[in-house]
Amino acid sequence: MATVTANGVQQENGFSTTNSAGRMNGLTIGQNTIPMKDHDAIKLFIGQIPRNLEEKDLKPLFEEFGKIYELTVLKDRFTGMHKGCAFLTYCARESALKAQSALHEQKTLPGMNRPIQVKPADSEGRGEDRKLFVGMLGKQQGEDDVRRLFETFGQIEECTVLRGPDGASKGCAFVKFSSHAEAQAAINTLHGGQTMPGASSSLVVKFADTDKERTLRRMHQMAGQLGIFSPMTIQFGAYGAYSHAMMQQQAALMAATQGSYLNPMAAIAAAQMQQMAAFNVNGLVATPMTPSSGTSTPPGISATAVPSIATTIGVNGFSALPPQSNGQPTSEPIYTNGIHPYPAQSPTVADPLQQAYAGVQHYAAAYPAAYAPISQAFPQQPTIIPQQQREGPEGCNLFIYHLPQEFGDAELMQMFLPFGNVISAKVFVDRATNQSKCFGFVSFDNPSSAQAAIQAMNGFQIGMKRLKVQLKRPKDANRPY
DNA sequence: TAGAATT
Repeated sequence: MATVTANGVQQENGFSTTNSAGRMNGLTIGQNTIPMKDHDAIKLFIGQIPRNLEEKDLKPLFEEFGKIYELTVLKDRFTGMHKGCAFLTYCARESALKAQSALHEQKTLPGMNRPIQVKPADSEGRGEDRKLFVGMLGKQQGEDDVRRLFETFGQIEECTVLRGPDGASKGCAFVKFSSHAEAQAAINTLHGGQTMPGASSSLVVKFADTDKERTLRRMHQMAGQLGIFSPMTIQFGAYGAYSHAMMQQQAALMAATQGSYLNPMAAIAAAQMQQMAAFNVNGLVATPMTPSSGTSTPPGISATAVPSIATTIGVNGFSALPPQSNGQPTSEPIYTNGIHPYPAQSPTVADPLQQAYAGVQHYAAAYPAAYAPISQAFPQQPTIIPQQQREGPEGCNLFIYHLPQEFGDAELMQMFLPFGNVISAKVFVDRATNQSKCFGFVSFDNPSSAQAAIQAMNGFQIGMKRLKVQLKRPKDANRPY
């Protein structure tokens, strides 16, 4: 990808430079100087940036330490929302080192309650194989105490005690050593050893979660908060990219819907549904999935289509997202990496989206009470009129068993819509009691939709039950003659 | 007992 650099010149990959500290960093062609960076330049991660500061606002702060090669504020790929952090590459390696020592944890930007972070980006160095999670600390133990405990094992690069909003310790910390061996040595000696005053069991010292584990942990947390047992976890666990995006959006959505709900859980739930609904209307989710859909290219979210998330009424009746303050693509070409806030959706992410959508739709449909909108901003879904059961062609008709008791035709229909054109969805009802028999039939207009639905939904857990989704037996299947 | 964020 081309990079828009400090002078706004499109620079294709392939330039080489022999720059070293002390030389002018730039390739001069006529009047233009194309910024060049040292071959050993360091990409810095900048954290704790107020969300109202854009590249142009941050530039002066960092320019003090040298010529900037590239500065990119991180934005949410779906909403364009400022993530509160950035990547910064100086032309000269030396500038990065200077900026790091002058700024890292040294000052706090307006509105933030933690100091700015300036350190090499994850992509620059080794992974997290030298970072420890320390649990079962005493609530009175601060960073200094933790440092003292660990300093004999090596050089500590970072030590942070986790605290709640009130500043009280959460009884755990992260300790980063300069090497994996040092971290391992600390584990060997300290884990399971002493029990800290006030702690319920002995000290826990282990390697911090990997990104994957962290995502999973967050999923579990979120699921717990929503009172969901496993559907979200199962569906989203494998799709970190999407779940991550969704969680990031929660904060914004919560803010956007502030005051509209009697309880925050409903707000989160409805916000998620809105996201899902929005994706649906943009044609992403309704794309028929085939067993090979992982490599197919569904209609992407285009740069122009996605902002309509903010203004489109969901097809399933959920109202539009409130307008977002920074929901528009940046028009600032300088000091960005040229990545549009709404990049075309890649096929690798689109497929998870489809499945994730199914999960949330499904869950929300299964537990309408939990997702019932409270404010007028989120009107009830329109009632789908019960329909006659219709058979699709052979291979297009599914038998679904272990449906939640409260599932009706409409919910069944909604659950399977993401996989294609549902021509019929019927839950069987006991005539005497008018209660669902917890099974039903769904028919698509083509077999690949049916297969996709089986693949995604068979075994899907709701509460204590797992859905059984299989092709409906042909009428004469168990008649030998 | 899992951060505030990592293209």
